[in-house]
Amino acid sequence: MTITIYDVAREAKVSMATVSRVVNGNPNVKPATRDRVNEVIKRLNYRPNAVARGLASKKTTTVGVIIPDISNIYYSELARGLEDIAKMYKYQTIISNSDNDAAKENDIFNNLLSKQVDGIIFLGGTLSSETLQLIQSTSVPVVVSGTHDVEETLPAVNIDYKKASREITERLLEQGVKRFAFVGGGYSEKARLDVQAGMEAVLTEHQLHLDPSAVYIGNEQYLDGEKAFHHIKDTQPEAVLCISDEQAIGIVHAAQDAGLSIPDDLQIISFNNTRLVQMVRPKLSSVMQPLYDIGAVGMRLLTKFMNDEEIEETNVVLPYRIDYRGTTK
Amino acid sequence: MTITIYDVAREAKVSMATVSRVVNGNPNVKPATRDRVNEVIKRLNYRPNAVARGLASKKTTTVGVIIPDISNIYYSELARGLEDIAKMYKYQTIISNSDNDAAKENDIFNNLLSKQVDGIIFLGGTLSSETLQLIQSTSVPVVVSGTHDVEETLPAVNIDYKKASREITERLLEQGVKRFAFVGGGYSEKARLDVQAGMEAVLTEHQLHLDPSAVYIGNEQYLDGEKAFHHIKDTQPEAVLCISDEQAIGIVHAAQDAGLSIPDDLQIISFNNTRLVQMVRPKLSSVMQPLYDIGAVGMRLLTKFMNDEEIEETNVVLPYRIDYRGTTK
DNA sequence: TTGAAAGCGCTAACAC
DNA sequence: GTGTTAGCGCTTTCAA
Repeated sequence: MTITIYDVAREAKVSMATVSRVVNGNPNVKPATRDRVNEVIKRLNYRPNAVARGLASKKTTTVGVIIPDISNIYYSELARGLEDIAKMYKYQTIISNSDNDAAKENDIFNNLLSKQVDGIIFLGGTLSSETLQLIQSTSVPVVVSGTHDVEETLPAVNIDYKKASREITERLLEQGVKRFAFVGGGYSEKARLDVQAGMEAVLTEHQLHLDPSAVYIGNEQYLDGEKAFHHIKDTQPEAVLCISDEQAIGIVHAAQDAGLSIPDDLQIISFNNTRLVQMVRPKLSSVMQPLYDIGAVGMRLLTKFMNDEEIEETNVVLPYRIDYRGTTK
Repeated sequence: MTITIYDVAREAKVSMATVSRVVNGNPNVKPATRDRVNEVIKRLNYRPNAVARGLASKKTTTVGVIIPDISNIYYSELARGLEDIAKMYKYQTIISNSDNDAAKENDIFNNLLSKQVDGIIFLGGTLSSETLQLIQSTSVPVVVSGTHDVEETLPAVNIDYKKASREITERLLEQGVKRFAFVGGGYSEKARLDVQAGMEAVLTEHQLHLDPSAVYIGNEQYLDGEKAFHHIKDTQPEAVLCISDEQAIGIVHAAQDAGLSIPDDLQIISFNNTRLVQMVRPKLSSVMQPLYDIGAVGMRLLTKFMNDEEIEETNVVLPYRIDYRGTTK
């Protein structure tokens, strides 16, 4: 019932091989026969079976995507960039949510390998040593976007969080800020560590330090931002660096509800650069990282691995910009 | 190098058929041989090739997802619900962005069919007659979540937008509102038509009507909300119904910037129920539709089709709730 | 309870 | 340029 390459061959009075050639754009086919085959393909409404092709050719033109949570606006933006490039290179993407759970991640990896994906792109989470070992034991290329594996051994694309954090801290210091706070947590552990490290390094250089009570690690959500504010407020911070935009907005509102004026009493800056930054008043100052591009460049890097192209740099660092908007002076 | 079912069979001194049986949990295997095979599987680190299995069994345990834009928070929430249920039923999801473009949709459908997906779930967009025809010509089940096809012939899960719209309009009328505005646009045409129809029906019943200049159709974004406000403001609306949360927030801010007080001078209510509603001040009044569930129930419905389960209702209408928060009186 | 054997629909040598 | 022929790794009758 479903029509196969064999039906087309018979109808066009050629061999399967020839049909395969025209379907795959192989130039070694006489134009006349090519036309004839194409005519039959159209008439019979022939659609090549990608599964059979995958089995025979050992290529599935499918890549796996492991994402902590697609409903998180930060990750869905990465996913969008990545999918656009995948489509451009004729790949389909199988997307799975890991919830930052090592066991789930490992399951997903196994499923993806069993599906014979041509490559895998990892958007953040734990990347346990078990999973890492699994990766090492296969020949399927893996690229990491927007995060790092702990040992920084996998190809990755990122921005330089530490540098951004240093830059911000220095500017704040110049303005006379003395008491800092830091709010992190959620999926992006790499970002959290780098941002905090960058800030602490600069503070140390200025004979200052970060009060441990001014550090809050929670999740990435709005309501958690409100919690964060109440956690840090007793240290009377003058400025808070916050990874997540949602959390930062929660802090803004909690601070305002507590009678503080933003940015006069408290300055806030976030790092995730989602569309949310412009949707609060005052508008949120933030590090503008190129989310879409981080996903897109990651996928492009992966295509290079999959097609054995030459690769100049496996650790891509993308530029960022810092936008000082309404929540900073 | 890659180890196959044949290697396991040889090593366990059984036939491929028996290995296949234990891998697939077929009960007709003597426990002793089952254990022996399992031991070899573990020792050899055998991972079944899903592509080969798909070719032989004509089932891929893969479903296709067509989504307008995964970076849109409304759709990514649907996608999350859907993926969770898919995983629960052991399906993988191939996700593709259509950008609401009929040609892209058609391409995606064809790619999905060529990959031999077991089912397809459609989250919104155009669903052109060409694509619809394609669907009709295959036996692959298709379910629509969060929207409808124009002819309402496909299985779908939704909320009753028209009813919600009527309810809101009636309440606003009771409060004495006379001048209404409507802002829609973007991907969810079905919602737009229903909401507008519901409002206009109630207005007509009350010998009122919607000023055509008080209707703005744009896209779903924040900045477009600001545009929307300036488009409708001359009609001096007292209340605006707006599909998209982002757009609604844009209207709130534009109105405030124009010196209006929300909700005293202008009431605003939106329909998409993303997490954004709580991130503005005043908080956005909105229709709470169960986004996650709309995706999840859609996928559950699809699994029923794929497994030939009995289906009571192919047109599922989920409940909603209306939360009157700060942007309405 | 187990095995033999025939495909599933295609690609990729290799021959002509 | 084109055809023949092995597989790819698995499921699934059908026998035994």
